Amino acid sequence: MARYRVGLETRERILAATRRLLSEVGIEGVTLKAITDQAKVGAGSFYNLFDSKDDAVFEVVREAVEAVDPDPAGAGTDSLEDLVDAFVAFMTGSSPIARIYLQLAGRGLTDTGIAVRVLRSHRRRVERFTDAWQREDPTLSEREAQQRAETMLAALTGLGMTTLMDPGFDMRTHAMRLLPDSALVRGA
Amino acid sequence: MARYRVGLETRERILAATRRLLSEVGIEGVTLKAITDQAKVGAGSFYNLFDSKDDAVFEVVREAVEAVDPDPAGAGTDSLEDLVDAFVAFMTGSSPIARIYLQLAGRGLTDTGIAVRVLRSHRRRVERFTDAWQREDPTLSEREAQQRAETMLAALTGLGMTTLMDPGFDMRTHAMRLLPDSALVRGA
DNA sequence: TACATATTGGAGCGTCCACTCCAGTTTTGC
DNA sequence: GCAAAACTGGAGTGGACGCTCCAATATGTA
Repeated sequence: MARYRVGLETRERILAATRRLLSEVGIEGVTLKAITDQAKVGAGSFYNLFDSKDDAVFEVVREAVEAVDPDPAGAGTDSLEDLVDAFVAFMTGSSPIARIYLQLAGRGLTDTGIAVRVLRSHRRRVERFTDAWQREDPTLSEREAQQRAETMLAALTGLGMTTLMDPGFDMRTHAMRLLPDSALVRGA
Repeated sequence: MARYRVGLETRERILAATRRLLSEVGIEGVTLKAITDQAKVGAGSFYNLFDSKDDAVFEVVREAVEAVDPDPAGAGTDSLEDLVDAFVAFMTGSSPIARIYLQLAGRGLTDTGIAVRVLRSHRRRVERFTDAWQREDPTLSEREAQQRAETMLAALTGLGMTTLMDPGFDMRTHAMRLLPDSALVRGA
């Protein structure tokens, strides 16, 4: 889309504005007008660079979600605890993008296009957790490790929802109970 | 609101229409016009009986969610397995209201009014699960049982989201792993 | 420099939607 | 049977919002 330098810069300004709005007023507050006002750009410029409003929103959320990974390089050195810790930090941290992420997932329940994107990032995460499980306990079968990873992530997601709705909820304690040391997600 | 017989009947027609629409076209498809058309009622009649569109939607979802309970009387005879089973059935069953429920929860992440309603029903459910845990293992402290209940529900919610987005996902198997026989949610 | 192409702002279009208003009708209690 | 109050339909209001269109301008290339 953007081919000239100015275009690329405008694109960045738009993404920054979207990011800021998502954080400050939530997903409902992100209207096209809000974005273009914040970015000091006309609607025409916006559509010269993005196909739709959601395009910009997805881009911002995708970046934020990827940043959750404590080991983006995927070097395979992060422990289960690291992963859980990073997830908890994401949910309880100051960035309100966590809310947005779960809300998008909620929308994915009826919008197939969104579901595909959410599932894709979910699967990536399951892989990371599966690897960590096997590193923790090399005797685990691939299948078993994957089931534990899936269950663990599900629990983390559910705990995340509760903590986002109920600020008094102690997510970290509950989440730590999921670690193998606590014998919580160990299989049959 | 409704004081006369006709009013109560109209109210029921409106709720039935809303229920049907939620099932057939999802939460986005439920517009006031859709409801009033389906119920064969004027907008004025609607607002004579409900304060807002969301009022009717909440009422329908609340009824559906309460119906999940295998033992509505709360006689305290349902086992953990019964509860988990009922939850899985709700999520994987034919009623699309499960989607709506999770979507509303998603909205609750930014809408305080919704969060309050969602948390209220969440807490009720945690109580039921806590009781069941204590029935299963009477040596459990209240606190421990409650933590296990919270974790279990979180995992079920997360698994529910995955299964709603990915029809190929085997929720039942994963959910059953959470039962004490499978040593999954047992504490430290 | 000259030209093709990218970029720009923003007025305005089309649509959708929750909700109000109200005059007329029906129901109910007495 | 009568009055008060509830109920009714639906036209109309006000506003939000995503996106298009386009003339004017800036940018990069040869």
